[in-house]
Amino acid sequence: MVYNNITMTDLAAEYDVSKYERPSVTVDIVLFTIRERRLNVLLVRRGQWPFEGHLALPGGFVRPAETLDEAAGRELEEETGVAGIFLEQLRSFGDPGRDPRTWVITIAYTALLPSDKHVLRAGTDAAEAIWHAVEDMPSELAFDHTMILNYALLELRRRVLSDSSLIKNLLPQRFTLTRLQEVYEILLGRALDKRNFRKWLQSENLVQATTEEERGSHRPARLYEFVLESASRL
Amino acid sequence: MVYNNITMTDLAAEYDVSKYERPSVTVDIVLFTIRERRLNVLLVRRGQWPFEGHLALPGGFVRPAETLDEAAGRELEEETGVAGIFLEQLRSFGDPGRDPRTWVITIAYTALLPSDKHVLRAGTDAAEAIWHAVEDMPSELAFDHTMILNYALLELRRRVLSDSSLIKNLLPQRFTLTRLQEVYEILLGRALDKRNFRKWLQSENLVQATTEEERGSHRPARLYEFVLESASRL
DNA sequence: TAAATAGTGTCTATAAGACACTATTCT
DNA sequence: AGAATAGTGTCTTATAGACACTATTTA
Repeated sequence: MVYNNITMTDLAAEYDVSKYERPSVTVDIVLFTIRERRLNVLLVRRGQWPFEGHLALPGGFVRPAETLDEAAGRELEEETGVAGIFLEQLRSFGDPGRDPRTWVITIAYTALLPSDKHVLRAGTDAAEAIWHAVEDMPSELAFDHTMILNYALLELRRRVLSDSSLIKNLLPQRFTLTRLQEVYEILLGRALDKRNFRKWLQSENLVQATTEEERGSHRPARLYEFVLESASRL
Repeated sequence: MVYNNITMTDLAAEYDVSKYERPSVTVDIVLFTIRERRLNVLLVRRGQWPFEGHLALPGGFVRPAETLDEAAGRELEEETGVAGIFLEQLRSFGDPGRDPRTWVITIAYTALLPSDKHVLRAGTDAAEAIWHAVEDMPSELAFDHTMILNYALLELRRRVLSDSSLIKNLLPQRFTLTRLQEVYEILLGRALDKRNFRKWLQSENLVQATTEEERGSHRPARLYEFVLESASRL
């Protein structure tokens, strides 16, 4: 953007914007996926102060010429090598003192990774990126990331309930109905009745059968895929 | 992508947070109230460049030692003289170029003012603060405030639907059921059936009758108040 | 033929919507 | 007595939940 090259400081002085102290602004990403029938979140182990050795949510600084969404997408790709997945702003967190280094306001994002795309590329800055089940989370995440994660979990459940099409971002392109139900059960934290679930699915017009089926040591299950739809949301 | 030249590893090496450019961070407040049976929003007329003479959402810079919620509350009080009303974070907006002066990320808040507290104090920095019906909004608000307002409207309707107790923040302490229904109708943008509405209200356990009634040139209406409750939300 | 999972329907309870008249107060 | 608003109940439809057996494949 043009103002970046020259004029920023001058204008800032002239219009008094610069008399206010500026915070650093980061994006932090709560990336969820399903692994081994459990909801997992991506964490990185910090290599330096502060919170050295602690687990933290992946994230990084927002740069002047990008949108917030772009910043989140870029950080996510740097950490995981995955691009183009579902990514949505969650909330900002800016309590003073949340980062001992300096004044840092973070904008948290939620992302969902389909369960067949677990490949994690070694991040450029993340010493170690690991999936962690949300059930037995370490009590001490870095910064205020435990709070952010808890907020993300509540929001995830709320959003999945109010928009049934969200779930598609956690599943591979083709899947069995039993697998789909399983993902719902994991997110909602309770068992669902198979017949009621399938009856409800029909009324949602969310998935359609393919001709393919999945075979195992039992009766084969039909594979379904999501209907590519024009609209959902209220 | 220019920014790929700068890597996070540089930062990691020196803990040097300050070497990254910092944005200015503001809070902007979408303050709704009901006036003359219409949903109104508070706007201020800008007295200087940029967007001089345009209407804008009230707001201001976040200070280092305050939380984001505090910043929003403080700005709101500076503009309106009203403190302690319902205030909730909405979303962050940070597209590059949204403020022609410099890089400014804003965190938008939604606030609700009860319809008996319309007193607006002349703000310290707001040249002119005015209520404006959301129906016939001027097309050209300053910055990206039209987008923020539209987002706030969608969210307001969504939140009112999913949490019936929110409505209490738009009504005085005591009110008639007809008045309460009116507010719902304004927010939802459609007429409601009186008998169905009252039946639904009963099941919500949201309001309770007082012994007081309101008199006019017609049969008096009983006044109700909100039940002070322990919990709502999903 | 046993093990394993897929797939399928009815009945009941609750919630939401359509719909119209009587009651009370003031002027 | 007329104007104005308050207040009240039934029937219908849609949605959600409880509940158990048969079907098909592999080993």
